[in-house]
Amino acid sequence: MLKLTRKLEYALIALRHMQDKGDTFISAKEIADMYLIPQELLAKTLQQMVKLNYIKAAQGPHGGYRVRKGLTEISMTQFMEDLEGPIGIVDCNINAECIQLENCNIRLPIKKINSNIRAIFNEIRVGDITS
Amino acid sequence: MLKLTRKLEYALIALRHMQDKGDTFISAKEIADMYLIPQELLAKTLQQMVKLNYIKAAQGPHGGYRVRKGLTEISMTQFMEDLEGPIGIVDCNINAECIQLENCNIRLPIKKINSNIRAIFNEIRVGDITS
DNA sequence: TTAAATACGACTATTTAAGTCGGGTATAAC
DNA sequence: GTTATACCCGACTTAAATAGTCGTATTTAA
Repeated sequence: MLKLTRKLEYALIALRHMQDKGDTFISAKEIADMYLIPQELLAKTLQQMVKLNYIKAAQGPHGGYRVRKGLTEISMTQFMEDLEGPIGIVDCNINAECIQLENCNIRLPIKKINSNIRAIFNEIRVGDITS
Repeated sequence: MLKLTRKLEYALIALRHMQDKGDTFISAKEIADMYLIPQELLAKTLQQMVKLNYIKAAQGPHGGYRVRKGLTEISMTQFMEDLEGPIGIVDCNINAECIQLENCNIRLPIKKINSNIRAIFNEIRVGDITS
C-alpha cells in the first residue's frame, strides 16, 4: 500500500549517481553493477528518461548517459507522473470509472487526502533527492 | 503507484454508512448491496475490524455491525496500519532487507518523504472521513 | 572489423491485491 | 426444535500490476 515503484527508485538512484559524476557519460552497466540493479530494467528506465529529455544518451563505446541541466528543478510530481502515470490513491481520482461513484460516501475526503499527497511531491524537486 | 487498497476503501465506506445509521446493527449484505462491494470481501474486512475492536458485531437474524464510540478519534495512520500493515513508500523503510542498503544514495531523502506522508495521515482522524 | 554501448519491443515471472468458496457457530422467530 | 439470517474463519482461486528477461538492431570509438 502506498508504495513507490522500483522503476522510480532506480531512476532516482541513477540520476543521483550521474549527477555526482558531472558531465561524463555513465553507462547503465556501471550503475547497475554498483547498486545491484537489474541492468536491462535500468536500461529501459534510462531510455525512457532520454525520451523525456531528462537525460542525454551517447552511443558507442564510452557512451552512456548524463543528466541534462534543469532536470533538478522539476517537481517530483511531474517526474513521477512522467514515468509512471497519474498519482491517485484511489482509481476514481484518475479514470472516474468506478461503479460506486454516485453512491460513494467517502469521495470528497479521499480526494482531499489525494491532493495533500500531491502537494508533498509538488514541493519536492528532483534535485532535492539527487543532489 | 501510491494506491490505497480496496479493503481500506471498503472499510471506510462501511464505517461511514454504519455511523450514519447510529446504534442499529447493519449487516454486511446491506452495505455490500448498497455500494456494490463484493459481500464476502467486505465481510472479512468487517470481521477484521471486530477483532481490532473498531466495531461491534451481533450474530443471528437482525444482527450486523455497529461502530464503537471512540473509533472516530483514531488516526488514519493507525487505522491503515492496523488493517494493512506498515506504511512505507519503499521497502527499506519497513523491513530493512534491501540489497542496496549500504550503497543506496537516496535513502535519506526518501525517508523524509515517507515521514511527510505519514504525517498527513497522522493528522487525519477516521472520523474526518466517516462523518 | 570488433567490441561496447544504447534502442526497443516482445515476452515471462513474480508478487500482491482482489475475490470466492465451504463449512462452522450464534440467535431470533415461529 | 426447526428454520432462516447473519457472523466467523480459513483455504483457495483469479486477476492485475510490477518486475525482470531476452533477442535483435543500431551506433560509434578504437
